[in-house]
Amino acid sequence: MATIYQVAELAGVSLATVSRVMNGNVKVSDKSRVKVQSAMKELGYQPNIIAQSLASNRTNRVGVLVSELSGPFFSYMLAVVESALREEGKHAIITAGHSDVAKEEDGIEFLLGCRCDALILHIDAVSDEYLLKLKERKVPFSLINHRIADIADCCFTVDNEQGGYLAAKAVIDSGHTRIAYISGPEFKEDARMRLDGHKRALAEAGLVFEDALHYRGNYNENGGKIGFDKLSEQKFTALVCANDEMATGAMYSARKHGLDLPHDLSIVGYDDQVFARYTYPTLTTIKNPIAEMGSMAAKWVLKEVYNINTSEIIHNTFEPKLIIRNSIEENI
Amino acid sequence: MATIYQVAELAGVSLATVSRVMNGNVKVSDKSRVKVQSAMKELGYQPNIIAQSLASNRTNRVGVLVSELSGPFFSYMLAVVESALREEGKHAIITAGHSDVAKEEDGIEFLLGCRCDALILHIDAVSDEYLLKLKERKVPFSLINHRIADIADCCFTVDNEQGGYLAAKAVIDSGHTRIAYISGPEFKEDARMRLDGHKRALAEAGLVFEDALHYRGNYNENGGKIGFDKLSEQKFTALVCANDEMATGAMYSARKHGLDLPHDLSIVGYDDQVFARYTYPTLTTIKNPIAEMGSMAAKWVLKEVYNINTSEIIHNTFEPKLIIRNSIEENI
DNA sequence: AACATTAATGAAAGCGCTTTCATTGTTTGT
DNA sequence: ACAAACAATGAAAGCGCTTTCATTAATGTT
Repeated sequence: MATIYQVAELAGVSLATVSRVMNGNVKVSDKSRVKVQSAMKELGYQPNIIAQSLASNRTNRVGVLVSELSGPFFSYMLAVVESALREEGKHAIITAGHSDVAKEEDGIEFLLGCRCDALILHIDAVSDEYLLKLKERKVPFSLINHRIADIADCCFTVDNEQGGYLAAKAVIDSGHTRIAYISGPEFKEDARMRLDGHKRALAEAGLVFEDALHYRGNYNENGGKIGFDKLSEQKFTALVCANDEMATGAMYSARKHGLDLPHDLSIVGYDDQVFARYTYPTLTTIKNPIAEMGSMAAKWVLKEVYNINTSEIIHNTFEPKLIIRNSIEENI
Repeated sequence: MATIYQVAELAGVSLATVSRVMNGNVKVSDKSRVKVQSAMKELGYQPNIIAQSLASNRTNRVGVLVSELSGPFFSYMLAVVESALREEGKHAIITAGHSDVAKEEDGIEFLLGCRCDALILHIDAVSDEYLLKLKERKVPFSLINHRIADIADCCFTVDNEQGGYLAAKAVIDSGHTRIAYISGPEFKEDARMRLDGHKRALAEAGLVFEDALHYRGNYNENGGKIGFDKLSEQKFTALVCANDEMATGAMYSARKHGLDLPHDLSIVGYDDQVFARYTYPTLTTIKNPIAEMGSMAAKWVLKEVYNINTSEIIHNTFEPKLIIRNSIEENI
């Protein structure tokens, strides 16, 4: 492996000049530049990024922490983040937090131990205090899916209230008036927001939100199954679920109860997971723009930490979108 | 940030001794060790891994290249690989190859540029020659899902032929004799192997493989749709698909043709994608032990490159497994 | 032509570690 | 008690770069 010394020698310049050619931030005469560049080519020179990091105190590493590595949800975001970073020669160090306070903090410390220049965090357990303290430690980071008012500029969130609203509105617009809801766990912020949006849509349509038509699920398939079972004592023609997993669980139970889907019951999910295209009937759902958020979080880092400016304007709030498939039927 | 000098000074020893305490591979007197350790604690010392890398010529980075970052398939593997590496203090640098020769080679070069100590590659486009050349360059790497005879010890593959066999056998054992097959693209090794296994199962059961009952798909949903349409001129009671996407496509078309699933047609997929649990009927399929393969590839690296030995024995071939759900019905 | 500016370059000091080699202090064998 | 062997340590070189500072060369000004 050729070093900068050998390049300098072959080019007949000092290693300082070679370094300047590499970094391009200081003027070098054309003559020298050409000599250096051809020497580099001749030697097949590749800078040692470790040495660069040590000398410049820049690692060009960005740590990315997601709740789960597995699961289509985050991997899609990762794909976007990684390619945005790689495009600018930054390396993504990726790790998982498993939605657990200790593990998430561990993950963050691990990434800091890697001497990352910045972090991109998708967390759901760590406290705001911890994150604010992290900011004080002068660690640049951006936050996906969680907003802290004091550092709002680095937070990239989706309007879950609006998503909840859109989901409910989808069935309302199809003529349903008896609408059940299976929500996510109360301790999750997004679950609360989706529920709020749901209520807003009902109110706007002049419908009352009945507690008897509400079940609080746990965001997984089983919650949907149990939820439907509980709700089935009531009469309703549409069921809104706070995520797709619960929607599939509810579908399962609904069929067990002899319902013909979507004729006897319209269902809406949330998240637009990959499998939503494969359920039967295919699932109408709400899509969060996770790819866009990931991309924006990456751009924020590139801009704030590396001063790489895309013309694109950084914005912090993203709008969910209704994805219409076949799980809603008109109620006449 | 405290440096090794400050620790040395506070402990009243030389920095060499501090270094030795950190690395633990050279004897240090108990007295010195204690002094150093308490000095470290007092200063909140954290070694600078960049400096360590430069001095030791070890980066503790492992590059991981997968076909796609998005998609549940690889992300699951990534999760396993990352946590296995992290457990030993190694950092995974993850990137995607997008099943394209140029991009995969780019990805590999990118990871090498990161000065990774080793690579874990899940590729499907790069040539064997390239990989053999890479080995000659003294870059340690392990290969997932692809076997090259000359370097078989670092290749971790699943027995696709056996998987194809198991899929066919599942419907045969349920009494089916008219069995159609939608295979993957011929240029994919795994597709060829699955087809071979399929034929073996038929032969073993005394059934003939009819070309009229075979459609060569492209591994995606649409291939399954078209495949079923083409095959529907024939009579058959079971359909084996070389992956789950095509199986869902075939389900879609079958229903369009008015078939009642699984009564009128039994279907088997391959891969056990997440959505296989959510189709209707839920999909019987073949599961490749991708997590185990990822784990083994990581262990290989830990052992070969870092001399970290788990008691576990390294093995290179993995067995697929039939996952029984509800898409097969007995044929009587 | 003499001087003041500016541009381009090189020498050398770090960055924070690892590791070799020489040195000191300590034990063992006879 | 004295040499021989060994264990523990420190001094210092080096890993491959970046960057500051001083120097030299080139240009402009009067």
